[in-house]
Amino acid sequence: MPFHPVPRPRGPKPSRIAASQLLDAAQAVFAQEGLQAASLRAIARKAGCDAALIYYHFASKEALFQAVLARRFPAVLADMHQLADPSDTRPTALRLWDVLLIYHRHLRDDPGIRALIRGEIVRGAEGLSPLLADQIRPLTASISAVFAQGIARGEVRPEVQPMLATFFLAKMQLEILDVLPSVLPVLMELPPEEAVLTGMRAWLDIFWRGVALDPGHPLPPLPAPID
Amino acid sequence: MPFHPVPRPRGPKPSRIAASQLLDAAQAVFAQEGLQAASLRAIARKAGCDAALIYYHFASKEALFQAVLARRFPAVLADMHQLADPSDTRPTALRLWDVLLIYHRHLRDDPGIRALIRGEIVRGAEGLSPLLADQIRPLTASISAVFAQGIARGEVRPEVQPMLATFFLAKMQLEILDVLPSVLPVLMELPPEEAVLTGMRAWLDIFWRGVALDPGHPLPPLPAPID
DNA sequence: CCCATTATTCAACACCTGTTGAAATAGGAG
DNA sequence: CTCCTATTTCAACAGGTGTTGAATAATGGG
Repeated sequence: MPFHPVPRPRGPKPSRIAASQLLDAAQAVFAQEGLQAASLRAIARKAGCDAALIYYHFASKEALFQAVLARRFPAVLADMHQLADPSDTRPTALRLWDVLLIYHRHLRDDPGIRALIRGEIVRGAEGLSPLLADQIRPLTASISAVFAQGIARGEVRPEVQPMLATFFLAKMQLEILDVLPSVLPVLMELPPEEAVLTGMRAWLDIFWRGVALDPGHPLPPLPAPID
Repeated sequence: MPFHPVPRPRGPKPSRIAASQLLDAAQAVFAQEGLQAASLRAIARKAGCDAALIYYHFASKEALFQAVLARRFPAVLADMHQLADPSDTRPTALRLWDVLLIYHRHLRDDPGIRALIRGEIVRGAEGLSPLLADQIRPLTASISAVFAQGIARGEVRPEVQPMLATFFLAKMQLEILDVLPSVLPVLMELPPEEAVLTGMRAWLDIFWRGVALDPGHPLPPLPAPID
């Protein structure tokens, strides 16, 4: 080492990195790796900056994760809240299909947020739970409302407990989004593109017969997702 | 690397810490923490030895994990295989309830093996998959056979695809075992002890109506688990 | 033009991880 | 008793993690 290690410029690079760009990178890495496996250095690499910069914008890795979710959750929540509007008089089966479609639209490409909703996070990092539980609660409350309305309208069996039915419907949709793309093409001969939709249709077919007051009544046609 | 199981022909001594004790400790820690989060030092601490000793009996952390599973899986497999015996003429609904009971009996207290069956591991550590996939396949094959027999006996709707039905039934049971003990007592007012059983009954109630050829026919009484 | 603020980086800390090679310990064989 | 070999530990490595404090460059206001 005959040369003095010349320190590279420390100041801001010509291209400034906004907090939103950090959130983009963080979202991508969190989505792929999950909360625990994602490293701040990987996020920084993707954003094109040093890991320390994250601490200028966010208090901690956890705070960064919360910020990512705070950006995503409202859209899901809004869709689900609108779906639960009691003035929606479409058949309950169709509204439950919409529940699956909303999950599909917002969570299809984001394992990180799926893991969160699934509740893994609540187990792993207790610090996260209170704030995030408050974000998840309205989501399940909306779905639960659809079941309650279905019972009131005489379409759903009154013995069905909305809370448990919500749990079953939503949890399975998360599993479908998570593993069916890789599992179904092996089990049956299906292109991975159709695996999720095929699974969703089969699931609602079974689930709706399970909760409907009149299971003989056929399912209405289920529209494909639009996006 | 040397791992001679039981035959120590004229071995030097009964070792203070046998491989089985390491497996016990590893099983406990893996069960609580999962494969990735469990550390070899934690396992060694529980076994009362140094982490390096693990490498005398097992080639790697992964090999240790595989050894733990190789000890557990056969029992589950045997129960499920016996259940799928075509000479079992009990009502299909009751046999499906037995599927849930088998999962309950063997996996209730072991999140680690649940995570494995769920397929997380296959995603995370590719090295594990081939050997373990071969252990999981007969499990799902047995359940699938029960559905196929149910269709042949005119108890299950012929449109039901045994593979997908197996996926739905088993995946949900894993979710029930995983999260209902902590979630259900909050949602409804239930002691955590009854949460799992309540969830299982509600699940089979919905699921069986969903797949049964005659959904009006009531479920047979579902016996509580014995152990 | 200077100066304070903001944005960014560097280097390091303290800790944890799976893994390994060498050294110590023991118990039985000769 | 001595030696041999199976067991067990110690210490360290190389790499990873989240996090922090100080240093630095660019920017915009006075």
